[in-house]
Amino acid sequence: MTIKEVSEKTGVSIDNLRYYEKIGLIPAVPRKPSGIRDYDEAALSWVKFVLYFKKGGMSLETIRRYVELALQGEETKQERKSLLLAAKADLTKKMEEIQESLDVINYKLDNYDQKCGPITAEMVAAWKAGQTTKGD
Amino acid sequence: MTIKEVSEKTGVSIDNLRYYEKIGLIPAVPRKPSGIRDYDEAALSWVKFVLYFKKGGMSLETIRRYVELALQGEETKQERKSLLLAAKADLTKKMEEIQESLDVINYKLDNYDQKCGPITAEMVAAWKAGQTTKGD
DNA sequence: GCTTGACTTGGAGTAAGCTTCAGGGTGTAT
DNA sequence: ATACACCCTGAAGCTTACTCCAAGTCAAGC
Repeated sequence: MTIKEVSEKTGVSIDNLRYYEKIGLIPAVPRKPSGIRDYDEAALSWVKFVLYFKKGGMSLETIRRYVELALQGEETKQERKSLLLAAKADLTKKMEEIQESLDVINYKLDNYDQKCGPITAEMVAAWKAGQTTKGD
Repeated sequence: MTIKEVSEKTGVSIDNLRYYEKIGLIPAVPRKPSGIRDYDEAALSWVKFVLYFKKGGMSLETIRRYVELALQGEETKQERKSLLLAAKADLTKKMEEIQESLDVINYKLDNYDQKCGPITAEMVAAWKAGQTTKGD
């Protein structure tokens, strides 16, 4: 499988696939004798696998570390587990923050539909008062 | 209120508060005649308000645009509304992606607890096969 | 054999979002 | 009045995650 095909299947740009391999985010991809990358199913799986973590907003460095540990085998099991637990806590917190953002957005949208966005109006008024005070 | 107090109340660094003001993420803060920032409640509110959006992962540019529109008053209501709708769609998608990440993490954690992480073992084996193929 | 197009590398460039620094002014306490 | 903590600005520097480029290699068709 060429790098182009993998790019099309995963939605990751060719340059990015090479970049990810270079920084160790995905393990070394098999090559033809000429040096051209020839992805097999395992290499493709790694790309897809990494994308799950990346989409969640995990840093490339954290994913890279996880892949590194996974390649080292069974003795790193414990370390990988605590890495996953940390990532889980991280993502859970992120979910809560996004939910809060959504709550604020929904509240404001409700107000736009019904009245004229009371919070914003208040805040703008208060800010203008502040501005005026500054100008004086 | 000094910038230091606002920094402590919001958890945003002093440098970052100045940076946010500079790029228009928060409206101009009132100043003492000497030029030193003197935050009032409105200015503090803006910081807190912006943080809700930022924590959700909205780009600073989008927030800046929203603040800019809010300061322009009622006639920008419609534009603000569509901006919020876009943001909502964005955050909803992000929630789904994080949930997928969490699902993968939870699945792997279950495996660590019960067996020895079958997916990883398989993937590593497959990768090693690929590596060997490459070496030959 | 030669063209064409996809592949290779290393390295430079870019954008977002900070963070630090130089060089200076402010304000309160002793 | 002098020390000392805090504030100011503009500009440079840093990190992350790409993205692009130059110069060259490889493979398939004519």
